[in-house]
Amino acid sequence: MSDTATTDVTLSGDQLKSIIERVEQLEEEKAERASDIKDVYAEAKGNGFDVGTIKRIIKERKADKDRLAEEEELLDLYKRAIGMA
Amino acid sequence: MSDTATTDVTLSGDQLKSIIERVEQLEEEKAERASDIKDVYAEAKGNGFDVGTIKRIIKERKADKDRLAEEEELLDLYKRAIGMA
Amino acid sequence: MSDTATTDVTLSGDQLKSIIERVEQLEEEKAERASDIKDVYAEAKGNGFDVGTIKRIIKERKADKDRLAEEEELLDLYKRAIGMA
Amino acid sequence: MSDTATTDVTLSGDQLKSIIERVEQLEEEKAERASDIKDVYAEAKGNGFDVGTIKRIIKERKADKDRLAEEEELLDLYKRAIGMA
DNA sequence: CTGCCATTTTACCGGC
DNA sequence: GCCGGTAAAATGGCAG
Repeated sequence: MSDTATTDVTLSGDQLKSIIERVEQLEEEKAERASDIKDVYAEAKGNGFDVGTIKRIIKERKADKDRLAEEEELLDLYKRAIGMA
Repeated sequence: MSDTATTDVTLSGDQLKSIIERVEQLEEEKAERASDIKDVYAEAKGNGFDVGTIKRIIKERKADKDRLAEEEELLDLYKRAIGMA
Repeated sequence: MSDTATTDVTLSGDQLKSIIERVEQLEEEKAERASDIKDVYAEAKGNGFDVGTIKRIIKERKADKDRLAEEEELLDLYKRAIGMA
Repeated sequence: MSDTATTDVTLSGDQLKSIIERVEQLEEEKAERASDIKDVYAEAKGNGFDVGTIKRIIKERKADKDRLAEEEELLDLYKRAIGMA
């Protein structure tokens, strides 16, 4: 029993380590992207653009994209419902 | 006057388009990472780990790392201040 | 000298106490208003209103009309520049 | 159909107007308090106080108060749990 | 005007 | 699956 328990713990430790490292790696990459975005905005500002306005545009474009995706999904649902898959 | 304005807008338009596309690309990559992180946590949970605890560990590790980085920075500052650059 | 110092400290202490109490009182009142606002929104939601939309309306109303018009104009300009008309 | 729709919209319009006006009124009062706080700090600064330090004190006092309230709440919970209501 | 801090908004996670 | 609260991120305002 103690063997099994020890083995389990060891395996779990490896798994846990893997989980933590993968998450940390991904968070780092995520943070890099956030930093890059900041840089782009800084450059935009340096070129005389109004960053607030650009952010509003991007937000609107995202909303449009989301809305379209949603409509596509609904369309697919309808198609499948009438055997148009 | 209208010529100048039009030209400005066109040039700005290219730049603006570039800015927007770069940001959108980066935000997409950022969102992918966030999604991947979610997946890792879901897998961890599926393997019987407590996600809340893992998050706490990662947060602490990050805090430690940040603190160390801060101390390093301060040390460098002091070194430079006394010509130990 | 110690008398003078002591007196000064005492006076400052009274002043300081007054400052702190006034700020704390004001912050409490401020927090009450924030809480009341939350309540109104909760009621609105309970009556089927979309809180996000109401917030957008209030934000627009709050914005200085001239400045809002200016921003709209700039937004349109940017949109036209990238063909998002 | 159009009658019903119109009536619904009218009623909702009244409700919506009420919601918006109440929120706007509360936000105005909230902003007044914020402004008053700024004034107190300005006065404090004019009297030679260090505003940053005062803010730290107030923040700590608030943290203490919150902690105590939390403990009180927990105590009440325990009391109720054993019929000491 | 830049960095910092408060507020607001948004995303996440557990409960029903 | 929605809804409530909670934690992270984005935004805005302010002092220095």
